[in-house]
Amino acid sequence: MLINELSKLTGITIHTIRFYEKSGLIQGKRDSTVKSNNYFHYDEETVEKLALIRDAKSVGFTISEIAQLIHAWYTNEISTAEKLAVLDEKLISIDERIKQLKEMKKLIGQFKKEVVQNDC
Amino acid sequence: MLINELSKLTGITIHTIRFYEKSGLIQGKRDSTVKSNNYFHYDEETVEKLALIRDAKSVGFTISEIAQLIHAWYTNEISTAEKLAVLDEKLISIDERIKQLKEMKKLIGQFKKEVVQNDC
DNA sequence: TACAACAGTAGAGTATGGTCTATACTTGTT
DNA sequence: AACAAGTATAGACCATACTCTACTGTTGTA
Repeated sequence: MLINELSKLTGITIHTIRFYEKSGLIQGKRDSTVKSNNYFHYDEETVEKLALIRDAKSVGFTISEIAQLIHAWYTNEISTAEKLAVLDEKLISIDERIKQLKEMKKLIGQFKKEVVQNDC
Repeated sequence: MLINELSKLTGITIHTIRFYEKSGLIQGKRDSTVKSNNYFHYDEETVEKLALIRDAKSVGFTISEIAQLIHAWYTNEISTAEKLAVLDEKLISIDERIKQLKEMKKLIGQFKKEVVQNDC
């Protein structure tokens, strides 16, 4: 599919898709049999990657962290052990974030109590 | 205390403290009895606020969200009901983030399985 | 009194993650 | 053929959150 279809399918704007392509998160393929244009073609894997990018962004991963994740998932340039190391690292950082969020919840809960008490 | 001491106590650079001051997160007080300078003086409450800022930033809150939180906590300009509304809103967004992080954990767990299977 | 260390303000510069504009070429429909 | 719609590239622009520089004035110690 071309970029317009990819954009409509994922809800991510063409501009942002191109930005992700420049950042190395996704790669369209050019059809070498077509000489009249140099349009990029995208496959289902790219759709998956964009979904992953959205999810990972929503939990606070940076573009370069997401690049690592995609690299660990979709390429065969690194060994299984290295892939697992990257994934485990991300799992640890997620647990850390969850821990911090729970602490923040506790803190805000205390604020709430104080606010109510000061009102009496 | 002056800004240098505040910086050393909190580990936040003087530049960043001034940035937070400009952003309205903290406010030093000027000593009107001193005419020769216009140095800002900071109290323990500011130390607390900076700790809150660091915690809130680490869980992904933006400066303006943190400003809301501080406003809800330290001022008497808004009613108790309004304060509680702000705090509850933050609690909801924290729960949402925890949920997304847990989904991300599940996803990465699946990746790990796939990586191991493809290795066999 | 000299002078280093510290305070303030204004504004420039940086990194991240987009978002948009200009320009030019290609494709598809009438 | 005309022309709207789609595509590519380069680069400008924006918001957020700092980070640093330049410059000026104050304080404290030798």
